[in-house]
Amino acid sequence: MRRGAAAPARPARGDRLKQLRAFCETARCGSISRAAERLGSSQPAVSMHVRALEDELGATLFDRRGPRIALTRVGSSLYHAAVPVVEGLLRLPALFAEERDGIAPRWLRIGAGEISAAYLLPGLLERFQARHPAVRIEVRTGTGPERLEWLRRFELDAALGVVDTGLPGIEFHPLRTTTMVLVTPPDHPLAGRGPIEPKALNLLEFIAPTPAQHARRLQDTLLRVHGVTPRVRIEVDGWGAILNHVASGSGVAFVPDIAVAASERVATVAVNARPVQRIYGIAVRHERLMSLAARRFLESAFAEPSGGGG
Amino acid sequence: MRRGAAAPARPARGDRLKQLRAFCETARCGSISRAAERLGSSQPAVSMHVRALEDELGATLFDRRGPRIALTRVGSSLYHAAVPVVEGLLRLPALFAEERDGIAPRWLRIGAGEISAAYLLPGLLERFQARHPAVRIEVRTGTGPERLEWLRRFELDAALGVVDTGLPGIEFHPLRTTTMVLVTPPDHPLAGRGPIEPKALNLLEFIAPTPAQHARRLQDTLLRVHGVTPRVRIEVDGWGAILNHVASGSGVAFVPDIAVAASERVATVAVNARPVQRIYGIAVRHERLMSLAARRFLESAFAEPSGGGG
DNA sequence: TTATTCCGTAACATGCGGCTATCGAAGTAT
DNA sequence: ATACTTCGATAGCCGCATGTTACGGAATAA
Repeated sequence: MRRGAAAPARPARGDRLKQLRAFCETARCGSISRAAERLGSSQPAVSMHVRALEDELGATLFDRRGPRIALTRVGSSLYHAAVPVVEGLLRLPALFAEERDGIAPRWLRIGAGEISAAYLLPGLLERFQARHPAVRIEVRTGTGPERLEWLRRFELDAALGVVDTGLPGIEFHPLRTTTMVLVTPPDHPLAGRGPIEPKALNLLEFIAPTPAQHARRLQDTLLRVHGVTPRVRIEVDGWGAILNHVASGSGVAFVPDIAVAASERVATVAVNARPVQRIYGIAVRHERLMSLAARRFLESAFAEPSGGGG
Repeated sequence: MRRGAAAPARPARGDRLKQLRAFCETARCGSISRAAERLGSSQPAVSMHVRALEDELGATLFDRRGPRIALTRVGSSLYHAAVPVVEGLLRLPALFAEERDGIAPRWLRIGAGEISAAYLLPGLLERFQARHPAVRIEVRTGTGPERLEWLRRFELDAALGVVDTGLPGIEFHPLRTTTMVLVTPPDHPLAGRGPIEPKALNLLEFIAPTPAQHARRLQDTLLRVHGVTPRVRIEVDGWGAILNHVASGSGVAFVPDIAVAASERVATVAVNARPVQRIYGIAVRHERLMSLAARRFLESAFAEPSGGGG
């Protein structure tokens, strides 16, 4: 990806870790000399490191007027971005040792979508926490492709949702199947009626996810097979938002059954068509590249709930 | 002389970023030569970088027998720990530019405890997402002190919960007050009865958090003021677990009212004592060190729900 | 004004990092 | 079975980047 920066940005000179350490320490101390002292280095060295960063980024990081130098607004931005990275790099041997020696993982980083975060995750985490009370949990929400990318990049231990792409290096463990059901406002003429024919869908106004969503493309494809070209009145992402629109009478929608189970603000209507099913599950990396946390998470997800039968 | 397996010798030699890049690339390629090629470097350079890491960590990272070198189990551990850090460091200029130029933040990283994650967070995130649909959200759960430490270390934008310690550099914005209420099993003799005297609590068996929890220490202190020394039968962390134990008849407990609002599996009993209140809110860093995401999160949390009049 | 503090610049030294060349080992093909 | 190819480790050399000491200029405090 090309960078269209306005400032003269050099392509990374020297040891960025040392530069960033110098920068962060200076920001904390409010003084280059103090920072140099604390880093066990000389003052010009730190000065040059900070300068190197400023040259590289094409921005002034410190306001050097006054007795104590202070972060500029840009400097503050860099500080935000840099601190976790630098700390991570410095703590890496410790992290490594933990991951190597530890029988139990310390962190579980899960990616989830809206549905899986709301309806799948609570149960899964409850079971996981029961087995591993000390493990800290991090949940990151994003689209399906994003979650897979994060998984691939080792930013997640496991990704939840409809993520069964046959990508190499990724394993998918199905959890449950959901069916897309037609929901209408409670006072809709179709509400409570028996199965309707697909062609009847042509008469309805739909609320649907944006075309960027996989669910939307799936829905369009399936409806086209039945000769239905749905009229979409509102495009909005988020099943909760869609359900709200339906409940308020703006139209009908196809949503995963799991999302309407508890809701009584909408009515479901059966359709005489091949059911559209989506398989929710857990995606993890293969083999060696699967983290310890991911392994334990899978175990807890698929283990018998203790004392369970058959 | 062949080097041994365990020798955590040198405390970080040379440019760790380059070493780790070499290591990661080699792990991906399964070949030092390929990695060197892709890194625009020479084969011996990569070889020495990997070697430097192995010396530093005192462990063999690659199994060099065979046509393709493969990660050892220890190497795999390092890979897990290293990839996010290295990628983070390489992407840092981009992250920085985003944070600097962007009007809208890209990420919101929230720390939460059990209660705040379950009862406060959904509403807050709903409002936040309504204003900032494109922002990705990350939730990290941990104890109160942990969350504050993460906040201080820039690993979080904001921390939720009872985190009003007067720490310097941390701002607390109260959201709502909760009262600790006494809950009993539905069929308990006290269930549905009027206010009871504190001394009556001496007769009860309690379910309580472990002494490591702030809530437990608070509860003990407050009860002692009333001359009550509660008999704790079960110590378990997690309000959900506590409520389950109460519901199943194992004893009574003090829990935040917010946690029992929806539950009908337990009964609440009034106590003639000074109410024990806990203030839930949002903690963020001060001023400059407050991230853009945190600012927006605060705005959405405290703004009038649209159409509001001042 | 003087003294002190603090950051930037200059010049120098040194040691680390990278390259080329070469060797040894392992696998493969004839 | 032997020779060829591939790949990784080692050695030695060179260059430059990095850190040091020394010094200058600016700003503040007394």
